[in-house]
Amino acid sequence: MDTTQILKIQTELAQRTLAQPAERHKRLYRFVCDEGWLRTGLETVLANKGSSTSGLDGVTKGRLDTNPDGRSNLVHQLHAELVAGTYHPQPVKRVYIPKANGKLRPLGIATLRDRTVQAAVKMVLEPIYESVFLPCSWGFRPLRSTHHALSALRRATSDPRMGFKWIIEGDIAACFDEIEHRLLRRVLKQRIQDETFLDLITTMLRCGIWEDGRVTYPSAGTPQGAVCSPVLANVFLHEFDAWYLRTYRVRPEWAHLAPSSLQYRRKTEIGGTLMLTRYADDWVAVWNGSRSRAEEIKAEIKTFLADELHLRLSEEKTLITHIDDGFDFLGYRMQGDKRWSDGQWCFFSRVSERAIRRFRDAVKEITRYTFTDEVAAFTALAGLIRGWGNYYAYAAESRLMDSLDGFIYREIWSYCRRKQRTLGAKAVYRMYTLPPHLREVGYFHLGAMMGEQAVRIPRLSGIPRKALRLGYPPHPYLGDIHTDVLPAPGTGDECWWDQHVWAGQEGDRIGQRRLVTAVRMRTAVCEVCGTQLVDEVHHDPPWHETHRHHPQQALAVCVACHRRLHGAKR
DNA sequence: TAGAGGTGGAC
RNA sequence: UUUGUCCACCUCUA
Repeated sequence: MDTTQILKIQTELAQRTLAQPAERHKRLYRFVCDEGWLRTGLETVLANKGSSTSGLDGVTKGRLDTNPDGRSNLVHQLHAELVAGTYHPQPVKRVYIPKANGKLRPLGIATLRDRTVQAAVKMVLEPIYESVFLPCSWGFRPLRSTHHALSALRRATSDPRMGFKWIIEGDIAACFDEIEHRLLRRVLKQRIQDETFLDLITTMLRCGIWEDGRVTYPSAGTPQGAVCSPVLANVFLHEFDAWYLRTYRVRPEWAHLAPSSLQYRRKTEIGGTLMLTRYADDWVAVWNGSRSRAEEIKAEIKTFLADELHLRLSEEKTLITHIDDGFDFLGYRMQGDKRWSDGQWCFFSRVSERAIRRFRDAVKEITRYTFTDEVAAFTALAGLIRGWGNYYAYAAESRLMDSLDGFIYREIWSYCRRKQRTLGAKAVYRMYTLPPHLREVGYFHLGAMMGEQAVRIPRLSGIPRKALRLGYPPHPYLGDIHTDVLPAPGTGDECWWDQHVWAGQEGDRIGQRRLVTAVRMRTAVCEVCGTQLVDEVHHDPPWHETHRHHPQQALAVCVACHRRLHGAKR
C-alpha cells in the first residue's frame, strides 16, 4: 500500500490551503474513493480497540479477518459503491455511556465499513483544516494536548505586561448534538467546492440512529463516536475562533496597522485585550479591561453563538470570575499566587477539586471489594496512579501528592486487613510487605508477589513534576515550516500567536517525536536508497550523544538503510 | 534506536 | 462501552 502517495497529497492539500486561502478545494471525492485511502482508513479503524465492537451489521475485526481477503474485499466493495454513488451509510447503534459528571453520553456506533469511509473523509479534511484552524484551538487536533492548551493559557495569564484581570469561563451546551447539518455544510462550503464530497458528509451526518428497533433521522448533531466528528466539530467551532479574531483581536480595518499599535487600538475601541483558549466546546477567555465590559463581551459571545451558529451557552456554567480567585480548566485549577521564593506574583497550575475527588473515588472503588485477588487490584491501582499522576505531573502540587500518597497507603492497608480478617496486623504486614531487595524508591513497600515478580504500586510523589511550558506544535502535515496563519507577529501576548517566537521548553521525547514527524513529512521516501518507505530517522551525530535535534542533520531512512548506516559507523 | 501489542489518564 | 487527539507506562521484536 502506498502511504507515501497519500502523505504527499495531504501535504499538498495543506500547502494549497495556506497559500490560497480564497480558493476552494475541488475534486476531493476521488481521494475518498481511492482504494489506497480506504485501505489506510480501514487499517486505522482496525488498529483501534473499538474494532472489536460491531455496528448494526454485526461485523467486527475478528469476523472480517476470518476471510484472508476480508479487508481487501471490503475496500473493493466500498470503492465500487462510492464510485457508483450507491454507497449509503447504515444507521448507527445508540448506546449511552456514563460521563465523568454522572450524566449519560449518547454514542452512535457505526459499522466498520462506515467507520472506514469516515476515516478516509477525515484524511481529506484534516490536512486542509489544520491549515485553517487558529492557534487558540487545541481540542482534538494532532500534536496538541490538553497540556499544550493549559501551557498557552498559563503563559498568557502570567504576563504582567498584559494585566489580565477577568476570566470568562464558557461552556457550549450539548455542542456535538446541536450542530446543524445545514450550517455545517455552509461552513464547509467556504473551503470546499465538491458537491459529491459534501453530500457524502451530509449523508454520514444524517444517517439514522437505531434505538429500541426504531430509526430516527436527525437534522442536527455530529454522531458522537464517528471518526470524523471531532474534526467536523472543530471546523464548525472554528467560526467562533474566526469571529473572535475579527471582532476582538484584529478588526479588518486594522489590518494595515503595526502590531504595536494594535494593542492601543484594542484598548481604545474595545476596552482591552481578550485572549481566547478553546478546547473543543470548552473555552476560557481572559480579559484585561473592566468588569462591566466583560459582562458585555459575554453577552456578545452568547448572541454570536446563538444567531450565527445556533448554539447555546449554558448559563449556569458560564461564569465571570476575577483572576485572583482562579478558575478550573481541563481538570486543572489555574490560580495566581505569590511565589514562595521571591514573593513575585505568579500563575500556578493545580489539580482541580473535582479531579482530586474523582481520583479518591477511583482508588476507593478498587480497594472496596476484597474478593478480587490482590495482584489484579494492585495492578489496577498501579495503572490508575501512573496514569492520573502522569496527567497531573504539570501541577505545582508536591504537597497534594504526598497527602494523596498517605490516603492511598491507608486504603491499601485497610484493603489488606479486610482481605485477611483472620490474621493479626503483624501477620498481614508481613504478608503484603515486599522483601527488602524488591523494594524500590518511588513505590509503596506494600505490594504482592506474582511468582518471582513483584507487583509494585507507584507513589504519586515519585512521579517527577514537570514545568507547564510547552512549545508550539508544528503543522502536522507540513513539519516545521513557517505557517503564516495570522496577519502579523506582534508584541506582548501577540507573541503567543506568532508560532515562531514562542520559545518553548519541551521534554526530550516530545522533541524527538516532533522531529520524526517533521522529517517524515519532508520526504516520506528513504533519503538513502530513495525507493523504500521511511520508517525511521537517522541522527548524525546520534540522538543520545547530543540530545538536540536539527531536522537538517537528520535523515529519513528505511529500516535496511538505517541498519547499514549504523553498521558502517561501528 | 525503530516498529508491533497492551495498560492507564485528560477532554 | 464507542470515536478522536494527546500524554505516560509496560511487554515483545530487530
